Amino acid sequence: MARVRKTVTIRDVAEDAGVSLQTVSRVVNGGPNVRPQLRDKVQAAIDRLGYVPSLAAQRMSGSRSYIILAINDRERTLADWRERRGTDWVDQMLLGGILTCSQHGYRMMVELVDTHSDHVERELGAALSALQPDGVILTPPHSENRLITDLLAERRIPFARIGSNAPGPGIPMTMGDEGAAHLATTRLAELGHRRIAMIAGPSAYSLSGWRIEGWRRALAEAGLPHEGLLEVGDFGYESGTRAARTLLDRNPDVTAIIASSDQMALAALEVARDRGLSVPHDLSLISFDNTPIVRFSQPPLTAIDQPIAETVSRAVEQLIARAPDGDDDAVIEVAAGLVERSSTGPAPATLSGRA
Amino acid sequence: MARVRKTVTIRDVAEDAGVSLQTVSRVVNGGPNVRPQLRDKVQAAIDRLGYVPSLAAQRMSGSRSYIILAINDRERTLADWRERRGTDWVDQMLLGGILTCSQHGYRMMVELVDTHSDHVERELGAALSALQPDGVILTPPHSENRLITDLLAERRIPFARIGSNAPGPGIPMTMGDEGAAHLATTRLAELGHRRIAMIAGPSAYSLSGWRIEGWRRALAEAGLPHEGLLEVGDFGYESGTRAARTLLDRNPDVTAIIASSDQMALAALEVARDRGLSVPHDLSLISFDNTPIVRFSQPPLTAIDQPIAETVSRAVEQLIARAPDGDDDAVIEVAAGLVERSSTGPAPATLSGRA
DNA sequence: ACAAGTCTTGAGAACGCTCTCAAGATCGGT
DNA sequence: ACCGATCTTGAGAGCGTTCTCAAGACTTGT
Repeated sequence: MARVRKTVTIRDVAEDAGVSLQTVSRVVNGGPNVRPQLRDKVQAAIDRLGYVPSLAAQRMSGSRSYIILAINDRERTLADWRERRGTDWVDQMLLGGILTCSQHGYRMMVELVDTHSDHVERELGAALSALQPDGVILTPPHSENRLITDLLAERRIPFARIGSNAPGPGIPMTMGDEGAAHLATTRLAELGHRRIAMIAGPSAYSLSGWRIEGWRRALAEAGLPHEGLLEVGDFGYESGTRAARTLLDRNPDVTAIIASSDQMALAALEVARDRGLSVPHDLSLISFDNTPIVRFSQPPLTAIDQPIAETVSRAVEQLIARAPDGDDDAVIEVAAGLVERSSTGPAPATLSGRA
Repeated sequence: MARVRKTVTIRDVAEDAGVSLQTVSRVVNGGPNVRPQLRDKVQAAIDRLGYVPSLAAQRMSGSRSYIILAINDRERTLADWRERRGTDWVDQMLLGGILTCSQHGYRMMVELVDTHSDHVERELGAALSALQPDGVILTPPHSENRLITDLLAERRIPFARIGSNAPGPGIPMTMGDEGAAHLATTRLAELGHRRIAMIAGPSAYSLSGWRIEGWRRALAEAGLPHEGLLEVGDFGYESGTRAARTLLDRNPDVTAIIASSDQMALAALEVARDRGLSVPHDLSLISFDNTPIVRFSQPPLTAIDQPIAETVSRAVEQLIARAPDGDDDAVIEVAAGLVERSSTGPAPATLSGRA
């Protein structure tokens, strides 16, 4: 079974099967109106020769590029890499993206783009021109960057905005941040906690706002206060340390904290340990993200599992199905789940008198 | 600054600058023999119009595809994803790959391929035909899969074999596994440990063998025995648990273990905890990989840091520079480092009498 | 100032595919 | 059986780039 050196083209197949190029093309692309008998004959030739259409040529001839481009924040991704924090977003995006793309004969590419830079347009524009992707997936904080969404809309490239439900062009896809925060808060309230604090993410990420909203709503429903129980971090470990300290300094009666990232939650865990607070005996902790690191801490953390892979997968499907000018109305939501581990427990009885 | 709807082509630039297509092409590709004055004029037109050459068209016209394909093991990657273990390989590959590729105007794509499947050739062949990459990066265990390396060699596609120094086609690149294991073992010997065990990886990965060799060499140099101190796992947590138990059951005098993955090391940590052994007081632990999870365990693990990103980066550079029939002789090695945390310490004094 | 080079520029084909359009084959209704 | 409609197939152009090759402009040495 010697293999050809030269690439097998559609022409070789046509010749082998004794039909025209066009017919082969129809068979390859599952086009209509080909007699079954002929279709089989052509398919046999394709299999025999091991023909696979060239992506570049397909793109050239004005059809699709079969490429979905995923845009991630360069600054954050690089920082995560540099400090060997692990990039759960990229990881999960790839999981959902690659698998779903390959099911449809598409490919996924990852591009790092600076949101804050003033040449976003040039940078992203160059990538779009070079790749001419059939769809683009925007991750936070790009999802609500007007410069980016406008550029994409103008070029008529279908795109999904992950972690955004704001109006505007593109398909908005949320991961139920409001609901997830509500879920976590309610769970803590059920466990008897009365003073439930939150360490939120930066306001540049609109998901930060929703998480705060979900937390407040749950507190209100349980008749609990939220005043003074909110601190803001930047998702990083150090900011988590600062926020946890401030929170516990100001509110010694806090018995539960929800942190908007795993890193910040682990930082809070460390702060608690320093102060002789036992988790979950004295303090319950819930984090957002559920990256691999929270499974091996002492204790392992209860966490909100963000369905990134599932969301990206849905996004890919939407993009592949959608015509450039499809209706971009419906917000698509994939709900997050709560993974209970050992960092949550009943509110300490001793504190009920203290509070 | 209204943007064109239609794609800017080389023709538009040529027209704008009043030159031929060929001249624009030369300017874009930094070709020789263009008068500086003309070059500037064309460049100005390119900037003004925001022209970026289409990857697809470039590929079509017989030049390079500007794509480097990274091949990862599907089975392992999917398992890591499914169990939310984090895929450090993919992560680090992307770090080194994307950055270095973009510096040279290239793109990186990740493809998952089953090593064990009998249709590897068809699967990989299809990807190669569709993408026509300028280079391929093979990660373990593909790096030494004859089916794959032969296919690549036959198609004359330059490729790098990461984690392999076996002879054969392709550029072999090792991450100094022998040296790293030697380093870790020697360090433990210096700390006074006399019974240093190893939990190795599966033999399908040739790096497993080198690590064992490095460990044996260091032991021999220190005049220490290795008999009965070797267990084999599959890199996963459960296999680590089994291996650690067997090891400690058979050799109660073992005071140090080197595990060939972070997961297996964390499993050993758990086994030690179950048996009332304090780490590092009673047992020292060193793991391979240094993924993010080992920083938050109790105690954080001392680990060998595998320079995956750096290695892939070097590989990309080699591939871009190399002609299809370059000399594939020299093995390129990027040395690993030891990151000391709190899972290693002096050998317990009490045991010196016991051993 | 002239021949023999070297530089600079352009014209046209080629890459592999899909699109549009037209021609021939087949079908259904009367 | 006949006519119009529908199916099936093929021919040829075009996508945006780079390649090859040739022509013109400029050097240089004598």
